[in-house]
This record gives sequence, structure tokens and C-alpha cells, in this order.
Amino acid sequence: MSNNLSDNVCFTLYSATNALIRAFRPILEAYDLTYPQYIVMHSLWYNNQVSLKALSHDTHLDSGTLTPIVKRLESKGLLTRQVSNEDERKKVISLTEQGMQLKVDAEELTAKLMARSNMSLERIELLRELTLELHTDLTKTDLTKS
Amino acid sequence: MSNNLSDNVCFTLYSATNALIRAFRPILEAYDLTYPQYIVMHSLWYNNQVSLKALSHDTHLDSGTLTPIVKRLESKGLLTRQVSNEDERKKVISLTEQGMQLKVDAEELTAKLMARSNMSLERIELLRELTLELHTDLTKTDLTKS
DNA sequence: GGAAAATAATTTGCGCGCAAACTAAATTAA
DNA sequence: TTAATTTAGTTTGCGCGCAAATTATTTTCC
Repeated sequence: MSNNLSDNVCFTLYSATNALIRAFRPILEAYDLTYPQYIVMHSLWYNNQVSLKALSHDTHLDSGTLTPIVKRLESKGLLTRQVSNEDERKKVISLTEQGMQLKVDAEELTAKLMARSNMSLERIELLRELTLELHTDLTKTDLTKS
Repeated sequence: MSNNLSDNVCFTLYSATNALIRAFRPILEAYDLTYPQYIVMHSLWYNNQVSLKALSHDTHLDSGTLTPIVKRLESKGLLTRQVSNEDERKKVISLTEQGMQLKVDAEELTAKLMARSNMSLERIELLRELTLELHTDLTKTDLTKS
């Protein structure tokens, strides 16, 4: 029987995420990256030379979302896209030298951003666990059924 | 020194929100609403006849985001927008009879959605508190400084 | 009272996020 | 082996989310 939007976990989650992306924007601007682009780069720093499918699995982003993001990163010279030799449906996405060098500067941006917030490390870790749990929960269960 | 995206609270928050909106979509489709439209309606069910500014404050959404959303809700016949008598810069947003009736059906959708997840009520409440705290934190502090 | 500053809402431009439709290649099955 | 199905990636369309620019009204200050 909530009458206030902030009593609603969906709303607070949604608002917090928007605020986070907004806070990230000026920081990532220095690297000419958006937050989703940063996620893709982060994924590739630890899993280079993967297919779009594999990248989609790791980043939890749709292939229809990823294709234009990856194309933009390609046009910035941070990665390349080549048709796979074994399977010509697949594209191998590889970091360029420039893309790999960005890691040194941008790797720990999240820690830096969160460190500036007033939340304790314990509560941040708790938030991470709860959102991970919710995501797992929502993607495993088909909520339109039952 | 995280090498995995899921070790990163920003990423898990971002992914969980996307998953939540995605899970909400088929449910809200029955009411011909998107999630942001639902937020606006929810706000108006408890605070009718407000300016766009006031709606922006309550929903945490930008005026540039709200204007088109509110226009769409108007064209669906759920609300009206009239220029204020006292201040002609302002618009008074008011629910129509149809918009108010939607409340009966759609009010408790969030509770229903979350109830279908496997998370306990305690953990859901904890998640609500943490995301509320983070949002407050991020909007009060100018993170580009210091 | 009139210029300057502040405020409310709209518009523009860009990058998502994703469902749905589509193209092309590989796999399966008949 | 070739027709049917599956899979990988792209494209299209629509609705955000928001910064920045714009328009119109009100307030402030001289």
C-alpha cells in the first residue's frame, strides 16, 4: 500500500542507476566513452578476441544493442571486427593497441567513483550482491508465466 | 583489482535495472504503458494536478525527458495539460477519469512483480534502502569536484 | 517602469535498450 | 545432397535519458 514512489524498490533501483550513469558521464567524457561503451571495453580488457555473441553474454547486452556500440568503438580506433575463419557468420572483435592502452588509465574508474560516495565499502558490497541476485533471479525465471 | 564485470557494483546495478525494466515490459503492455510512463502515472495517482517541474522533482526525471512522456500519456487520454492561471509558464497536469481508473488495476504491479522473484522481502527492502541511499548520495554530491 | 536575470517548459541531437524483422552462413534431417 | 532449421549478426522502429539550446513568462533590481 505504498503511496510514495521511493517506497518502491523498482523505482529506487531505476533512479539510482540513472543517477550513477549521470555521475559517470563527465568522468568518462575524458576518455570519450559512454558507460555502455566502457562496459564493452572492460569486458574486452579481460576477454579479448571474442565473438559478438560472447560479448553479449558477458555484458548482458542484446546483440541489437551491441552492434552499433561496437561499431562506434571501431570508428574510434579502439577495436577491430573481422569475419571469423572457422565460421563466417561470426565476427572476431579484437582490441587495438590504443584500446589496450586505455585499460591502464580507465580500469579502476568504478572504484574511484564509488570511493567518492559516502557509502561504506560493506554497504556497496551488499548492494552488489543484491543486484547480482536480482539479475540472476529475473533472467532465470520467466516472469510472464505462472 | 576486479577482472570480472560482475565484481563491479555499477555493472550489477545497471544490469539488474535493465533486467527489471525488461521483465516489466510484458506486464505493463497490458496497460499500454512503458515503465517511465508507469512512474509518471504512479506519481500522479498520489499527487494530481501538478506542474511539470513538480512531477520532475517527484519522478527524478529531467523535464526534457518528461515533456514527451507526458504528451504521449495525454494522447492516450490518461491526462490533460493546461496552462496555469497564476503563472503562464507553468502547465497543470491533471489525470482524466480514465487515468484515475487505471490506478485500481495497475497500482500494485511492482509488488506483484517482485513477489514472483525468489528474493526474500527482507532482502528486497534492503535493496530498496541501499539504492535510495546511493541515489541521495549521488545527487547531493557533485562527483566531478574534489 | 524597463533592462537584466531567473524560471518553466519545449525542442534538438545523440546514444542507448530492445523487440521484431531480416540476411547470410552453418547445421540438421530427410 | 538438398531442403528445413538453427545460429550469428545487422537493421529498423520506438521510447527513453539527458545535455544544451531555445522560447516565453515572471521576477529582480536599478
